[in-house]
Amino acid sequence: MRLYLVDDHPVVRAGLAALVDGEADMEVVGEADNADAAVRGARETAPDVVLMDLQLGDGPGGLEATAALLALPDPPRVLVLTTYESDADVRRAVEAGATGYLLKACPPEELFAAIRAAARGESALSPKVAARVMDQVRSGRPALTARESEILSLLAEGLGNKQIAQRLYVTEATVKTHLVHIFAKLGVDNRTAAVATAVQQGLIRH
Amino acid sequence: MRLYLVDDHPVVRAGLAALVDGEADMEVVGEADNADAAVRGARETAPDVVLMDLQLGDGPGGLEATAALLALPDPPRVLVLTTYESDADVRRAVEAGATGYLLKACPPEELFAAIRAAARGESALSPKVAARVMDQVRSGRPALTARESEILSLLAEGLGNKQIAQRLYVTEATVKTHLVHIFAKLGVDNRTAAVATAVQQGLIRH
DNA sequence: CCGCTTCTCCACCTTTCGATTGATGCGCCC
DNA sequence: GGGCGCATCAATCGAAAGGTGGAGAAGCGG
Repeated sequence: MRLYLVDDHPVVRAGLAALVDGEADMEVVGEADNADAAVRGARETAPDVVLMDLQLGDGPGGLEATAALLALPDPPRVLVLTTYESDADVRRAVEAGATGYLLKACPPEELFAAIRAAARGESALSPKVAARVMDQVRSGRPALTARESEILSLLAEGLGNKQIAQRLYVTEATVKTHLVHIFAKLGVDNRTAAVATAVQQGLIRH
Repeated sequence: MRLYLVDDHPVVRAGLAALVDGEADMEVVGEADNADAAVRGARETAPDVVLMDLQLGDGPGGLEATAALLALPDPPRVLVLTTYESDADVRRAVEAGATGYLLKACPPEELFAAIRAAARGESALSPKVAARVMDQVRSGRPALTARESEILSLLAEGLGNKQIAQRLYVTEATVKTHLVHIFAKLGVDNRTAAVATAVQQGLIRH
């Protein structure tokens, strides 16, 4: 099973390589610390599975890299391996075509199992991640609409209602209505709390 | 040079061990994935340097572990090795007695150099971290006072002025005064923006 | 086709926030 | 002991923010 590592931390790449080294059926055929090098390297080495970090320092991130990899002829499986269990990240990763989503904190056995599953094309989620996703679904908190997310982002930049309205070419009254809905969905009653829980739940970029 | 690794990510521990393995003058004498085990292990193995992650999953974090280690008889040097360059984290780590502060993203040579420096008792900062600290100092943005930080935390929970006042047993007028100061120091002009930049700059726990 | 839901939009009214100005007490340091 | 920074409180006033109610357009299933 041919693996390709993409992570901007040398330490993590070394760790993955060292762990994989102990598994008879796995082999690291290359590594990269950025998106561009990853795509080039994967095209040349034709790995079965790419272990992809989402945070790649400068330039395009892991999501873009994932999308680019899957656009290759005979694309590899991409297993996202990252530090945080942000809901938004998971969703985006899945949308980008990732086969699985693992946390770096997971024990090695789990990692190996996920790699083997990914190689077979099966999707693999960290138990913690899976639990989180289930939680979110079960909690009955409806997902934010596109417009609401948009407004939440601007909110998280500290903009006022008037400024948000201008950015979106709508009236301030409209923004307020959206805010009321956002508050209800997040279970809060003011904009500051909304930003707080949004950050906490990984609903927004920061 | 005897090293002890403290990190809740097996991958990172394996990576550090693998990297250190290539250096003739270094040797990993133990690892731990939590604060308690770290203190016990360090007492038994008497390492020269402890590589300490700040995020340790459940229980006490790396700061507490650092403080505990330095309270031992004949304490090791503690080199904090973490993912993010949060201003608050750096300050707290230094206050806790850490000898150095490195980012996991740093290249191996830098890591080795920092370890050797730490073993000699010299302090070592990642260039990125150092630059950031300098930036903050140079920017002329005064640090928040204890009271202001306290209020900022409550602000970040989404509390209103009245609620903050009740929690702190002061008048709403007092809270407002503090808020004015906080806004000025953070360079913003409303509470939501304050929370946003606080999160961004790692001024608060979340 | 018609009701139903969802997203979008808007106006009115009350509460809260933020800016301003000013004042007091306390600890600290040269 | 006279500054100096910090924390505390107060009054006022305009500007935001939040609550409530309503309405039009689009999509969907019966």
